Amino acid sequence: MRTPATPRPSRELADRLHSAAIHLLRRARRTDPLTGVSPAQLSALSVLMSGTKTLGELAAAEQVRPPTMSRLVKEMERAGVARRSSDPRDGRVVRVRATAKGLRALSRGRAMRVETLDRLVRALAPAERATLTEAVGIVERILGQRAAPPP
Amino acid sequence: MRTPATPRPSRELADRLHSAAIHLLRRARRTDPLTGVSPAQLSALSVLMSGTKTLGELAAAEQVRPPTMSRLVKEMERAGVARRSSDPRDGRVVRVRATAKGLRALSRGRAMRVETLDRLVRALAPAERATLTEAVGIVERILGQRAAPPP
DNA sequence: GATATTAGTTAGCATTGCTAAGTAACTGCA
DNA sequence: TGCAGTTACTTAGCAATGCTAACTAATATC
Repeated sequence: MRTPATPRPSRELADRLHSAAIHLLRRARRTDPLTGVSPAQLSALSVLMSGTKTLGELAAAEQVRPPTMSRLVKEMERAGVARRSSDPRDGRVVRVRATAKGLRALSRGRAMRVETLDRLVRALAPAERATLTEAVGIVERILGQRAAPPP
Repeated sequence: MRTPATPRPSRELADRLHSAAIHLLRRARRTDPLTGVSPAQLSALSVLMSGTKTLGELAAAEQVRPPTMSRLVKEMERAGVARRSSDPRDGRVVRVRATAKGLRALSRGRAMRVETLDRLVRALAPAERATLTEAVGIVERILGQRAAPPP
Protein backbone atom coordinates (compact mmCIF):
# COMPACT_ATOMS: atom_id res chain seq x y z
CA MET A 1 0.00 0.00 0.00
CA ARG A 2 1.48 3.30 -1.09
CA THR A 3 1.17 6.30 1.17
CA PRO A 4 0.25 9.39 -0.80
CA ALA A 5 2.61 12.36 -0.61
CA THR A 6 -0.13 14.39 1.07
CA PRO A 7 -1.91 12.14 3.55
CA ARG A 8 -5.60 12.79 4.01
CA PRO A 9 -6.56 12.77 7.68
CA SER A 10 -10.19 11.84 7.08
CA ARG A 11 -9.14 8.93 4.92
CA GLU A 12 -6.90 7.57 7.60
CA LEU A 13 -9.70 7.96 10.12
CA ALA A 14 -12.09 6.09 7.86
CA ASP A 15 -9.54 3.31 7.54
CA ARG A 16 -9.07 2.97 11.28
CA LEU A 17 -12.81 3.19 11.89
CA HIS A 18 -13.29 0.35 9.42
CA SER A 19 -10.67 -1.80 11.07
CA ALA A 20 -11.92 -1.07 14.57
CA ALA A 21 -15.49 -2.02 13.63
CA ILE A 22 -14.28 -5.31 12.15
CA HIS A 23 -12.29 -6.29 15.20
CA LEU A 24 -14.95 -5.14 17.64
CA LEU A 25 -17.59 -7.30 16.00
CA ARG A 26 -15.29 -10.24 15.63
CA ARG A 27 -14.76 -10.13 19.35
CA ALA A 28 -18.44 -9.66 20.17
CA ARG A 29 -19.58 -12.54 17.97
CA ARG A 30 -17.63 -15.22 19.78
CA THR A 31 -20.50 -16.03 22.12
CA ASP A 32 -23.11 -16.38 19.36
CA PRO A 33 -22.92 -20.17 19.03
CA LEU A 34 -24.12 -20.46 22.64
CA THR A 35 -27.57 -19.27 21.60
CA GLY A 36 -28.19 -22.40 19.55
CA VAL A 37 -29.54 -20.18 16.78
CA SER A 38 -27.62 -19.68 13.54
CA PRO A 39 -26.06 -16.30 12.71
CA ALA A 40 -28.47 -15.49 9.89
CA GLN A 41 -31.47 -16.37 12.04
CA LEU A 42 -30.14 -14.31 14.92
CA SER A 43 -29.70 -11.33 12.65
CA ALA A 44 -33.18 -11.72 11.20
CA LEU A 45 -34.63 -11.98 14.70
CA SER A 46 -33.04 -8.67 15.59
CA VAL A 47 -35.07 -7.08 12.79
CA LEU A 48 -38.22 -8.79 14.02
CA MET A 49 -37.66 -7.48 17.52
CA SER A 50 -39.38 -4.24 16.53
CA GLY A 51 -42.46 -6.14 15.40
CA THR A 52 -43.99 -7.99 12.47
CA LYS A 53 -42.39 -7.48 9.06
CA THR A 54 -43.25 -8.70 5.61
CA LEU A 55 -40.90 -11.19 4.06
CA GLY A 56 -39.75 -8.57 1.57
CA GLU A 57 -39.09 -5.98 4.24
CA LEU A 58 -37.10 -8.54 6.17
CA ALA A 59 -35.05 -9.42 3.09
CA ALA A 60 -34.36 -5.74 2.43
CA ALA A 61 -33.36 -5.09 6.03
CA GLU A 62 -31.00 -8.03 5.95
CA GLN A 63 -29.65 -7.08 2.52
CA VAL A 64 -30.57 -10.46 1.14
CA ARG A 65 -32.67 -11.59 -1.84
CA PRO A 66 -36.24 -12.74 -1.35
CA PRO A 67 -35.55 -16.42 -2.06
CA THR A 68 -32.84 -16.46 0.57
CA MET A 69 -35.16 -14.91 3.13
CA SER A 70 -37.99 -17.22 2.13
CA ARG A 71 -35.88 -20.23 2.94
CA LEU A 72 -34.45 -18.68 6.10
CA VAL A 73 -37.96 -17.97 7.41
CA LYS A 74 -38.92 -21.55 6.64
CA GLU A 75 -36.00 -22.75 8.75
CA MET A 76 -36.86 -20.29 11.49
CA GLU A 77 -40.39 -21.65 11.61
CA ARG A 78 -39.07 -25.17 11.79
CA ALA A 79 -36.77 -24.10 14.63
CA GLY A 80 -39.71 -22.48 16.40
CA VAL A 81 -38.23 -18.99 16.51
CA ALA A 82 -40.56 -17.31 14.00
CA ARG A 83 -44.07 -17.64 12.64
CA ARG A 84 -45.57 -16.54 9.36
CA SER A 85 -49.12 -15.38 8.73
CA SER A 86 -50.96 -13.99 5.74
CA ASP A 87 -51.89 -10.39 5.25
CA PRO A 88 -55.67 -9.88 5.24
CA ARG A 89 -55.34 -6.90 2.87
CA ASP A 90 -52.97 -8.40 0.31
CA GLY A 91 -52.94 -12.13 -0.33
CA ARG A 92 -49.46 -12.03 -1.84
CA VAL A 93 -47.82 -10.76 1.30
CA VAL A 94 -46.30 -12.98 3.98
CA ARG A 95 -46.03 -11.47 7.42
CA VAL A 96 -43.32 -12.74 9.72
CA ARG A 97 -42.97 -12.33 13.43
CA ALA A 98 -40.67 -13.68 16.12
CA THR A 99 -41.99 -16.20 18.64
CA ALA A 100 -41.34 -15.88 22.36
CA LYS A 101 -38.67 -18.53 21.97
CA GLY A 102 -37.03 -16.53 19.19
CA LEU A 103 -37.08 -13.36 21.24
CA ARG A 104 -35.55 -15.18 24.17
CA ALA A 105 -32.71 -16.54 22.03
CA LEU A 106 -32.12 -13.10 20.56
CA SER A 107 -32.13 -11.50 23.96
CA ARG A 108 -29.69 -14.06 25.31
CA GLY A 109 -27.33 -13.67 22.35
CA ARG A 110 -27.49 -9.93 22.47
CA ALA A 111 -26.89 -9.90 26.20
CA MET A 112 -23.78 -12.01 25.77
CA ARG A 113 -22.43 -9.82 22.99
CA VAL A 114 -23.11 -6.68 24.95
CA GLU A 115 -21.61 -8.20 28.07
CA THR A 116 -18.42 -8.94 26.13
CA LEU A 117 -18.18 -5.33 25.02
CA ASP A 118 -19.28 -4.03 28.38
CA ARG A 119 -16.39 -5.78 30.06
CA LEU A 120 -14.06 -3.83 27.80
CA VAL A 121 -15.87 -0.54 28.24
CA ARG A 122 -16.15 -0.81 32.02
CA ALA A 123 -12.38 -0.70 32.30
CA LEU A 124 -12.23 2.76 30.77
CA ALA A 125 -11.71 5.98 32.60
CA PRO A 126 -14.83 8.17 32.79
CA ALA A 127 -13.36 10.68 30.32
CA GLU A 128 -12.67 7.91 27.84
CA ARG A 129 -16.16 6.56 28.21
CA ALA A 130 -17.49 10.02 27.57
CA THR A 131 -15.42 10.32 24.42
CA LEU A 132 -16.59 6.92 23.23
CA THR A 133 -20.22 7.77 23.95
CA GLU A 134 -19.92 10.97 22.01
CA ALA A 135 -18.26 9.18 19.11
CA VAL A 136 -20.96 6.53 18.98
CA GLY A 137 -23.51 9.31 18.77
CA ILE A 138 -21.64 10.80 15.84
CA VAL A 139 -21.51 7.47 14.04
CA GLU A 140 -25.21 6.86 14.65
CA ARG A 141 -25.93 10.26 13.21
CA ILE A 142 -23.85 9.92 10.04
CA LEU A 143 -25.39 6.54 9.37
CA GLY A 144 -28.80 8.09 9.74
CA GLN A 145 -29.56 5.88 12.69
CA ARG A 146 -31.77 8.18 14.71
CA ALA A 147 -34.40 5.46 14.77
CA ALA A 148 -37.25 6.84 16.83
CA PRO A 149 -37.61 4.92 20.09
CA PRO A 150 -41.04 3.34 20.53
CA PRO A 151 -43.34 5.56 22.65
CA MET B 1 -36.44 -5.35 26.32
CA ARG B 2 -36.81 -4.39 29.96
CA THR B 3 -34.89 -1.45 31.33
CA PRO B 4 -33.42 -2.24 34.73
CA ALA B 5 -34.41 -0.01 37.61
CA THR B 6 -30.84 1.20 37.88
CA PRO B 7 -29.55 1.61 34.33
CA ARG B 8 -25.86 0.91 33.82
CA PRO B 9 -24.27 3.56 31.63
CA SER B 10 -21.44 1.34 30.43
CA ARG B 11 -23.92 -1.35 29.41
CA GLU B 12 -25.87 1.09 27.32
CA LEU B 13 -22.66 2.30 25.72
CA ALA B 14 -21.65 -1.26 24.90
CA ASP B 15 -25.03 -1.83 23.30
CA ARG B 16 -24.81 1.28 21.14
CA LEU B 17 -21.20 0.51 20.25
CA HIS B 18 -22.29 -2.92 19.11
CA SER B 19 -25.12 -1.59 17.01
CA ALA B 20 -22.99 1.16 15.49
CA ALA B 21 -20.30 -1.32 14.46
CA ILE B 22 -22.87 -3.56 12.79
CA HIS B 23 -24.42 -0.77 10.79
CA LEU B 24 -21.08 0.80 9.90
CA LEU B 25 -19.79 -2.45 8.45
CA ARG B 26 -23.03 -3.24 6.70
CA ARG B 27 -22.70 0.07 4.92
CA ALA B 28 -19.02 -0.36 4.11
CA ARG B 29 -19.45 -3.87 2.69
CA ARG B 30 -21.80 -2.87 -0.07
CA THR B 31 -19.01 -2.35 -2.58
CA ASP B 32 -17.30 -5.69 -1.93
CA PRO B 33 -18.85 -7.60 -4.84
CA LEU B 34 -17.13 -5.18 -7.24
CA THR B 35 -13.76 -6.71 -6.39
CA GLY B 36 -14.66 -10.03 -8.01
CA VAL B 37 -13.21 -11.79 -4.96
CA SER B 38 -15.43 -13.62 -2.48
CA PRO B 39 -15.89 -12.23 1.05
CA ALA B 40 -13.94 -15.00 2.78
CA GLN B 41 -11.07 -14.64 0.34
CA LEU B 42 -11.03 -10.88 0.74
CA SER B 43 -10.86 -11.24 4.49
CA ALA B 44 -8.07 -13.80 4.30
CA LEU B 45 -6.15 -11.55 1.94
CA SER B 46 -6.29 -8.76 4.49
CA VAL B 47 -4.45 -11.03 6.92
CA LEU B 48 -1.88 -11.88 4.26
CA MET B 49 -1.25 -8.22 3.57
CA SER B 50 1.23 -8.15 6.44
CA GLY B 51 3.21 -11.00 4.90
CA THR B 52 3.41 -14.77 4.67
CA LYS B 53 1.42 -16.79 7.21
CA THR B 54 1.12 -20.48 7.88
CA LEU B 55 -2.20 -22.05 7.10
CA GLY B 56 -2.86 -22.54 10.80
CA GLU B 57 -2.07 -18.93 11.64
CA LEU B 58 -4.38 -17.83 8.88
CA ALA B 59 -7.17 -20.05 10.18
CA ALA B 60 -6.71 -18.69 13.71
CA ALA B 61 -6.69 -15.09 12.50
CA GLU B 62 -9.87 -15.68 10.56
CA GLN B 63 -11.47 -17.61 13.44
CA VAL B 64 -12.04 -20.58 11.21
CA ARG B 65 -11.08 -24.28 11.48
CA PRO B 66 -8.09 -25.58 9.59
CA PRO B 67 -10.11 -27.64 7.08
CA THR B 68 -12.09 -24.56 6.15
CA MET B 69 -8.93 -22.54 5.60
CA SER B 70 -7.31 -25.39 3.72
CA ARG B 71 -10.08 -25.36 1.17
CA LEU B 72 -10.27 -21.58 1.04
CA VAL B 73 -6.55 -21.38 0.26
CA LYS B 74 -7.02 -23.97 -2.46
CA GLU B 75 -9.71 -21.78 -4.03
CA MET B 76 -7.53 -18.71 -3.62
CA GLU B 77 -4.72 -20.45 -5.46
CA ARG B 78 -7.08 -21.44 -8.23
CA ALA B 79 -8.27 -17.83 -8.44
CA GLY B 80 -4.66 -16.65 -8.59
CA VAL B 81 -4.84 -14.48 -5.48
CA ALA B 82 -2.61 -16.56 -3.20
CA ARG B 83 0.22 -19.04 -3.40
CA ARG B 84 1.33 -21.75 -1.03
CA SER B 85 4.86 -22.97 -0.40
CA SER B 86 6.43 -25.41 1.98
CA ASP B 87 8.41 -24.50 5.05
CA PRO B 88 12.06 -25.56 4.77
CA ARG B 89 12.30 -26.03 8.53
CA ASP B 90 9.10 -28.02 9.08
CA GLY B 91 7.66 -30.22 6.37
CA ARG B 92 4.20 -30.24 7.94
CA VAL B 93 3.74 -26.51 7.61
CA VAL B 94 2.12 -24.81 4.64
CA ARG B 95 3.10 -21.20 4.10
CA VAL B 96 0.61 -18.96 2.34
CA ARG B 97 1.17 -15.60 0.74
CA ALA B 98 -0.87 -13.22 -1.37
CA THR B 99 -0.01 -12.75 -5.04
CA ALA B 100 0.25 -9.33 -6.65
CA LYS B 101 -3.20 -9.95 -8.13
CA GLY B 102 -4.56 -10.75 -4.68
CA LEU B 103 -3.05 -7.65 -3.17
CA ARG B 104 -4.49 -5.53 -5.95
CA ALA B 105 -7.98 -6.94 -5.38
CA LEU B 106 -7.64 -6.38 -1.64
CA SER B 107 -6.40 -2.87 -2.15
CA ARG B 108 -9.26 -2.08 -4.50
CA GLY B 109 -11.87 -3.51 -2.15
CA ARG B 110 -10.40 -1.80 0.84
CA ALA B 111 -10.20 1.49 -1.00
CA MET B 112 -13.86 1.29 -1.90
CA ARG B 113 -14.87 0.46 1.67
CA VAL B 114 -12.74 3.22 3.07
CA GLU B 115 -14.01 5.64 0.47
CA THR B 116 -17.57 4.87 1.54
CA LEU B 117 -16.73 5.64 5.15
CA ASP B 118 -14.57 8.56 4.21
CA ARG B 119 -17.48 10.22 2.47
CA LEU B 120 -19.34 10.06 5.78
CA VAL B 121 -16.40 11.22 7.86
CA ARG B 122 -15.47 14.09 5.56
CA ALA B 123 -18.77 15.75 6.31
CA LEU B 124 -17.96 16.05 9.99
CA ALA B 125 -16.87 19.18 11.77
CA PRO B 126 -13.20 19.15 12.82
CA ALA B 127 -14.10 18.75 16.48
CA GLU B 128 -16.28 15.74 15.69
CA ARG B 129 -13.51 14.21 13.65
CA ALA B 130 -11.17 14.70 16.56
CA THR B 131 -13.60 12.99 18.92
CA LEU B 132 -14.02 10.11 16.51
CA THR B 133 -10.27 9.76 16.07
CA GLU B 134 -9.76 9.67 19.79
CA ALA B 135 -12.55 7.11 20.21
CA VAL B 136 -11.08 4.87 17.54
CA GLY B 137 -7.79 4.97 19.40
CA ILE B 138 -9.55 3.90 22.58
CA VAL B 139 -11.28 1.01 20.82
CA GLU B 140 -8.02 -0.10 19.24
CA ARG B 141 -6.43 -0.08 22.65
CA ILE B 142 -9.13 -2.03 24.51
CA LEU B 143 -9.14 -4.66 21.80
CA GLY B 144 -5.42 -5.06 22.33
CA GLN B 145 -4.70 -4.51 18.69
CA ARG B 146 -0.97 -4.16 19.00
CA ALA B 147 -0.71 -7.88 18.27
CA ALA B 148 2.84 -8.88 18.99
CA PRO B 149 4.59 -9.77 15.73
CA PRO B 150 6.19 -13.22 15.77
CA PRO B 151 9.94 -13.07 16.58
C1' DG C 1 -61.48 -8.66 -18.87
C1' DA C 2 -56.72 -8.84 -20.71
C1' DT C 3 -52.23 -7.53 -19.42
C1' DA C 4 -48.65 -6.02 -16.44
C1' DT C 5 -46.68 -5.78 -12.00
C1' DT C 6 -45.61 -7.41 -7.45
C1' DA C 7 -44.69 -10.85 -3.59
C1' DG C 8 -43.11 -15.11 -2.66
C1' DT C 9 -41.68 -19.88 -3.75
C1' DT C 10 -39.13 -23.65 -5.92
C1' DA C 11 -35.07 -25.53 -8.04
C1' DG C 12 -30.47 -25.75 -8.64
C1' DC C 13 -25.81 -24.04 -7.99
C1' DA C 14 -21.60 -21.91 -5.39
C1' DT C 15 -19.42 -20.62 -1.17
C1' DT C 16 -18.21 -21.28 3.38
C1' DG C 17 -18.73 -23.15 7.89
C1' DC C 18 -18.31 -27.67 10.59
C1' DT C 19 -16.72 -32.61 12.38
C1' DA C 20 -14.56 -37.06 11.68
C1' DA C 21 -11.01 -39.47 10.02
C1' DG C 22 -6.66 -39.94 7.55
C1' DT C 23 -1.61 -38.80 6.29
C1' DA C 24 2.87 -37.05 6.87
C1' DA C 25 6.31 -34.88 9.62
C1' DC C 26 8.25 -33.77 13.87
C1' DT C 27 9.31 -34.66 19.08
C1' DG C 28 10.55 -37.18 22.99
C1' DC C 29 11.98 -40.71 25.56
C1' DA C 30 13.44 -45.66 26.75
C1' DT D 1 17.83 -45.99 17.45
C1' DG D 2 13.17 -46.80 17.27
C1' DC D 3 8.53 -46.36 18.44
C1' DA D 4 4.67 -43.66 20.54
C1' DG D 5 2.58 -39.41 20.77
C1' DT D 6 1.77 -34.80 18.95
C1' DT D 7 1.15 -31.47 15.41
C1' DA D 8 -0.11 -29.54 10.78
C1' DC D 9 -2.66 -30.17 7.26
C1' DT D 10 -5.91 -32.67 3.91
C1' DT D 11 -9.95 -35.28 2.40
C1' DA D 12 -14.74 -36.43 2.67
C1' DG D 13 -19.15 -35.42 3.60
C1' DC D 14 -22.83 -32.61 5.69
C1' DA D 15 -25.41 -28.12 6.85
C1' DA D 16 -26.32 -23.31 6.38
C1' DT D 17 -26.69 -19.38 3.49
C1' DG D 18 -25.90 -16.63 -0.52
C1' DC D 19 -27.30 -16.23 -5.61
C1' DT D 20 -30.12 -16.40 -10.34
C1' DA D 21 -33.79 -18.25 -13.24
C1' DA D 22 -38.17 -19.60 -13.66
C1' DC D 23 -42.64 -20.32 -11.68
C1' DT D 24 -47.34 -19.26 -9.18
C1' DA D 25 -50.71 -16.43 -7.23
C1' DA D 26 -52.58 -12.06 -6.16
C1' DT D 27 -53.23 -7.34 -7.17
C1' DA D 28 -53.22 -3.21 -10.13
C1' DT D 29 -53.94 -0.93 -14.60
C1' DC D 30 -56.08 0.24 -18.67
